[in-house]
Amino acid sequence: MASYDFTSVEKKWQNKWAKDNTFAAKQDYTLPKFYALVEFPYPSGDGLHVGHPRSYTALDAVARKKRLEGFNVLYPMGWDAFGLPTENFAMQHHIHPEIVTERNVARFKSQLQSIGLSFDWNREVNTTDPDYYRWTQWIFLQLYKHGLAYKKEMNVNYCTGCKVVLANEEVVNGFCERCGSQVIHKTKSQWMLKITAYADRLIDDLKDVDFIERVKTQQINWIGRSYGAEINFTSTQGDTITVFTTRCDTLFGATYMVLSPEHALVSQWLEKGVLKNAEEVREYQIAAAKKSDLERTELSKEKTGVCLDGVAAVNPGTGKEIPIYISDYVLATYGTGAIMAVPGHDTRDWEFAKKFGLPIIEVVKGGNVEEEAFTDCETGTLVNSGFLNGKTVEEAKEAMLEWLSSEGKGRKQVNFKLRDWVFSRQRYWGEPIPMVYCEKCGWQPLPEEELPLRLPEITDFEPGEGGESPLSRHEEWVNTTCPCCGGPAKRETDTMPQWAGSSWYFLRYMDPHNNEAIASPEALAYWGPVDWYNGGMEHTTLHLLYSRFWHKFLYDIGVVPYKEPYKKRTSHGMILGLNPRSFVNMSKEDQDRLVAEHGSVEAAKKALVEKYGEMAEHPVVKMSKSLKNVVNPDDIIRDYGADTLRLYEMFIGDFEQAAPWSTNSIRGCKRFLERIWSLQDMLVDGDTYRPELEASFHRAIKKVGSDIDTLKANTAIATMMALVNDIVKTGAINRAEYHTLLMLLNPFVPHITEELNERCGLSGELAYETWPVYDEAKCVDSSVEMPVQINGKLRGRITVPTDSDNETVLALAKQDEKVAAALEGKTLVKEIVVKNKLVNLVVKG
RNA sequence: GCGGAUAUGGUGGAAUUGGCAGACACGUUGGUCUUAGGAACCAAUGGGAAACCGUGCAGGUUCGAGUCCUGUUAUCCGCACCA
Repeated sequence: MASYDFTSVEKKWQNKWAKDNTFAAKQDYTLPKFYALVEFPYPSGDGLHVGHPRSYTALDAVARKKRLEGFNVLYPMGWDAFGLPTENFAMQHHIHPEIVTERNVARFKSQLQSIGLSFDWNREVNTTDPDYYRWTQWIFLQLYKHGLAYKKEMNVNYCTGCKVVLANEEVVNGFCERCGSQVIHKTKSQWMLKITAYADRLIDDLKDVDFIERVKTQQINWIGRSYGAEINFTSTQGDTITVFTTRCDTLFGATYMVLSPEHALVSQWLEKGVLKNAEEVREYQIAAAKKSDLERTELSKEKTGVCLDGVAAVNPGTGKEIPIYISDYVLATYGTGAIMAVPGHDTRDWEFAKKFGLPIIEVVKGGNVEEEAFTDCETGTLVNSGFLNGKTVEEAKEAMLEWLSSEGKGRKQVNFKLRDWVFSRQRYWGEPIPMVYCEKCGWQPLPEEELPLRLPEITDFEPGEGGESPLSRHEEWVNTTCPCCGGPAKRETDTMPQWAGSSWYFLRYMDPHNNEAIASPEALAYWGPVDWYNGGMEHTTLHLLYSRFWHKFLYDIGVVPYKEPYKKRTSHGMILGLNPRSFVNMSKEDQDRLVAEHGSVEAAKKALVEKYGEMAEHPVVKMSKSLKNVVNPDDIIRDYGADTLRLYEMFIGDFEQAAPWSTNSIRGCKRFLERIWSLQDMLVDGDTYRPELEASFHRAIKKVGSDIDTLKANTAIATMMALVNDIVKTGAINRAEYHTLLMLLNPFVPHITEELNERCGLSGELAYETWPVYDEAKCVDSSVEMPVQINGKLRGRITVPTDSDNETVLALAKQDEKVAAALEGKTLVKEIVVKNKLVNLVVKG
């Protein structure tokens, strides 16, 4: 037997697959189809990370198995290549982003190919390719034409690090999702996409798709739908102040109002001079505007506010006058930017009322409003509320809504946390927004025939001082003619965010070279929707939400024939690395040195925490360049081979959970493959499974098949390891057995299995074979070993023919030496037999 | 604060629907082979001398609980003044 030279074996098969187009999706639309999708990567300068292959290999196994089961499989790959890191790199090194992108893509591609993933490379897409972004721009124009894209002066999130505007989804706790810099507010004129118009459907249609629960709940929470009412209060100045509330039943308990500091009425009153404490109010407004999101949350514990002196409101329920405050705990961007405060039944209002000495009225009985706000909607009964008295909260809400609408004082209303999508970025490396501004005609869309609107060739990518796009400096590009009147006009200089190109890329794979449309109607109808989409949880409220929104829009305008883009969505856990700053991961010498230095292990650990922060307490952390714990898949492929890398990534643990990388454990996978390789020495003739292995094989086929379908590759592999252990014990493997074993392994380790299959002449190429079938009836052995328990404690074991009746089993059980001894002198109370599983005898005395 | 998830040997992790806890690996120990290092292979490996005890902790249901119920703790994730 030749030794297992994985490098040449893997190269050989990769070349053959490329040459034969083995994994190309077929153009035949009559075949049953399966579309497997993984998120296309951002081709960063760092190259592939060991995290990438985890997701890619898992779906590769699914795709390979589906092909073997006769499906026409589409498993494509491409590049989400617009984005800031490339642009920043280009700026630092004075290389055009296009060249940087090209280089990074080439590197990523060769890395991916060295893993032996069965992508259909004929369908590769790249979001920075003008033939691609032409259609991204086209979709934008359709959005514009349908009133879903608009330009608006907005208070936006601005990243101080990236010098760019961010979408709400890109801000995490007041910091930039990408670079971690602080986010501040700026007023800017921005293109916006009306994702809010789809808020209801983005929630409701989740019931028709098979997404893992946490993805669904995260999307639902992000969209944040709440049902309630808008109620009109009147001010002593005669204005109408509309509030949104989910608890209209508590109207009689509203003892004051709060407006957000940015509320339009506040400025109006200031201008009219009706406020006696105008100075104080202005100061509060300025202070609130200055606060970043971060400060606003940090300071959330202690409530602040100013009472508007000179104006009051009338509670439409009680008819009583109540004071109006401004406070930054009321958000300008949610609801109407104004609330009725019901301190008895809202925790925030209660805190505010306590601080400012405002009256607290109980209108729902059931708690003690002097102690804390009573917010329970299930148990209380309305009191002090006129016509609502005696009703439950639910009944009171209904009655109040009826009363409000009949009196014209309010109406039912649904509100969302979701905001429209800020779609402009002041950067070069993105799709130009195909809009033109004309003094006479206003904003005009570029005619579709003029797409793609290409990026101009420039060399200065730095964003402008005032946060304007670098494109704005290039007059020859900016100055154009108005598509409407033909007069002089200027192009929009902002570009689209990175999420634009990825919002529809899965459609382009269906027909990537189409020059007439994003894809042909036939291709869209046949391939879509994506049958299985796997990707990171970090994209749940970004890419996943955005692409569902675009897709629904494309459905509405008749471009795609189905409402949801993805039938099924799963998510992989991260691959973590060892934390070199954690005490337990340090070398013995370093540990000893630290202990000597600080006196004890505890003190040494404490010192590490002081030095590096809490992170030092975690033995496993995200891989990062600064910690130097990043594992490069190239090294693993060089030292162990692609099949070992694939197998290890699948064996590492539950696919959905984060898992620490362990270079030790990878050897076990290598060993297993060596074992598979050396099985060829035991090869004997035989075209059926030998009787002693028959049940093991049928069970393995069943288990491996279902495990691939449910992403439980770790147990599939364990099953095959156990099967190999069983085979080795017999000292031989016959041709039928070897063939089945190689088939089962093929989706995980395609190179070594093809090679062995060829060397032993077992069949033609495995890639064109049929997935093995099992027979349920043959999954069971002829006899089973059953444990015998007495009072639930294991006392003996018996071997009986499978499916023996209870009498036989009990008789045998009682004959067992240990069991008989344990029964001695006791009274048998109950006998329990679980067929083929266990015997339990309950005794007394 | 609210919501969700998780907790099993020295480690990663298994365990149909309540039915032999620790599959499969890693590591460790011993052995074989080797000039050596390594690799490979074989054996043992939850704790305990044993009776027994063992799935974060405390209860409960059951003939039987890692699994179900009640309470509790820790960790992780999401949301976070959303009226």
